[in-house]
Amino acid sequence: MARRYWLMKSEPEVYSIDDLRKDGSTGWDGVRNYQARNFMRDEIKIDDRVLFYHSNSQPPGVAGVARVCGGGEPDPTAWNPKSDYYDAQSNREKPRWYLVDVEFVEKFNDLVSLDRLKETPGLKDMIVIRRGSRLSVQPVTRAQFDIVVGLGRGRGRR
DNA sequence: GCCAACGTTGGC
DNA sequence: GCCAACGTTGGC
Repeated sequence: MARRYWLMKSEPEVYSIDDLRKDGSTGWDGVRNYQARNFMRDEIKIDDRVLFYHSNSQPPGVAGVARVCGGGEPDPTAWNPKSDYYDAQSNREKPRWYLVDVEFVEKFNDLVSLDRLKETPGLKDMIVIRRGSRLSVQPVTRAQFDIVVGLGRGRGRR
């Protein structure tokens, strides 16, 4: 199976690319959206690559790259009444929510801002730049991934 | 902090 | 199965 590419959103106030670099890897928990859940349960595989997107930040944009290092397990925070992500409807027999594990690969020299994504011709079909797009785990094409990584590393600066 | 856009819930 | 009400996301 060919490697696939994804974009995952996190609020840096909650969990940033720097937190991932410090931790090395993390379980991408707390996703409570069925479409995103389905990607993590069924589609995202070990060694896939992830654009780490900072949402609700100034400015929002892609901060770096992660690699999928574990896949498709139930999200245990759904079972923890103390967790912000607790969901009484989920249990060990019939888990409702799933996560994948991701590990740090790189932090970009330059955050690739949402504005930059929007003005880059090859990226105009990215889901994240669509107005009102709230999907926190979404597929990107290899071409889109490569362009964003190039921008983030500072190649092709204006 | 505001609010538009979106997803989910629940009454019918 | 429709759809209004509600809560959340996330850019600004």
